[in-house]
Amino acid sequence: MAKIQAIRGMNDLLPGQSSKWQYLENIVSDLLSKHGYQEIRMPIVEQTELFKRSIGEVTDIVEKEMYTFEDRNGDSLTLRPEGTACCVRAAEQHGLLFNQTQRLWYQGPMFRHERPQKGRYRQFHQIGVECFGFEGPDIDAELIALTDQLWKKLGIRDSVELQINSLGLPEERSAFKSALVVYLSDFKDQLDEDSVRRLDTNPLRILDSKSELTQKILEQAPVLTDFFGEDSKKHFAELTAFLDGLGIRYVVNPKLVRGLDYYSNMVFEWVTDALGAQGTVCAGGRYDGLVKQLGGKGSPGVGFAMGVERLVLLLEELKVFPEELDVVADVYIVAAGDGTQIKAFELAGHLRSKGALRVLQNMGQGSFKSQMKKADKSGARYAVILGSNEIDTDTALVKPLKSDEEQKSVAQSDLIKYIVV
RNA sequence: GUGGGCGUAGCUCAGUCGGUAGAGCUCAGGAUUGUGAUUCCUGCGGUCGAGGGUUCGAUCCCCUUCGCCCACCCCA
Repeated sequence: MAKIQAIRGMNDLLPGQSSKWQYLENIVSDLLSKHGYQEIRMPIVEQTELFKRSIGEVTDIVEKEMYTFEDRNGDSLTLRPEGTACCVRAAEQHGLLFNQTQRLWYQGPMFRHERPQKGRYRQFHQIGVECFGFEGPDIDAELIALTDQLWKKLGIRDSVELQINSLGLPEERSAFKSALVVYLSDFKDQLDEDSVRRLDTNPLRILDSKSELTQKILEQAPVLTDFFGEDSKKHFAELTAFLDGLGIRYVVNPKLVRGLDYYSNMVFEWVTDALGAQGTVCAGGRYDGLVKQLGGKGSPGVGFAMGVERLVLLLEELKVFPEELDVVADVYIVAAGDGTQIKAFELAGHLRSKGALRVLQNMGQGSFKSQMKKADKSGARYAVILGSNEIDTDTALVKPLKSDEEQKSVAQSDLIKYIVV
């Protein structure tokens, strides 16, 4: 009988890994709360229509990557491929966007049916941040500055690069799109295969093409910024002024095009070359039209999402995780001899509640030697040893496991004082 | 969806020019009485991914299939 395995591209997170995730998540949530952002939690499943209307009908995500299925009543449901649309839906549904501002964040699994590879999975996890009701570029700057801070706290700032671009307003962009298609259609027989396909599906992505010939043809192509109105130009100029003023280095990448339809004006990406093909570790942008598009009264929005798997991969690659992450206990209690276990339970409880220590208590008895081995392997700094001698005298032996200090007999009542220093 | 690489003990891998397999780590026990991480000894542990074919005989050769990994595409 074949063993049942996890679904391809959907990974279990084992103990050695979960501690790393928690480390990252704690730093992120702490930073966000210091900026006054509030957590929001949405369902994992939404009506399929939500994603069709937000991400765009002809994007790869909607066309071939969604986990879509029929509910028992015939409704078409989809496992969320991204969080922004869900967040907008939830905020709008509960009136959070009516004449007010919001700074929100969320965290959780997303699903896309792609071929798995390094840094790309079918169930992956994002930490997303979305702001509503702010029109100006100052909030864009706040978001970018926040991520900049995060990289510094994690110790990876030197390994990521900020790229920014402006896509203009939807109408400006679609005017450019038409002009681009007209221009490129004359070279149709010279373009690479993917670009020809994109001519129909997603012309902006052609700017991204890896084909040299295509890039050469693009040199004479219309330029997006020429289609911008005053407001778009101003917004982007003010944003770069903020970044300059804050001393945040960036590269303006005119080829930077995000894959989702709803972006307008500013888009940005944090990229690294340390992860192979999947170098984008955090990305986002402004989506002023999305709320209205999904049926709301309308509210400007900006946000970004980080890929948790990719970040953890990067932190591992750069070896910036603290070493002691896998140490699960401060103290290991060794109890040898008849009648010592009850005392061990009591002492363990005492050390946990009054000493705020992480305490592992030996289970299953075993020889003194094997208990000491387990104490060592736990990574605990101290072994607290209880034998019949100690029980008789209300003491315990405290043996340091991480240093050469002598072990010491300590009164049970003085244990915390002795260990917590 | 398209390429390429790989599947041998729980983990990391070696190996057999075809005669049903080995090391290190892990785990358990021991090197005298209640002391770990070093060292030494012993032990536990494998339908050699699955199915079929060739052969006296296949883990090794051939075919199929499944799984994993990397890349394209796309994206966090």
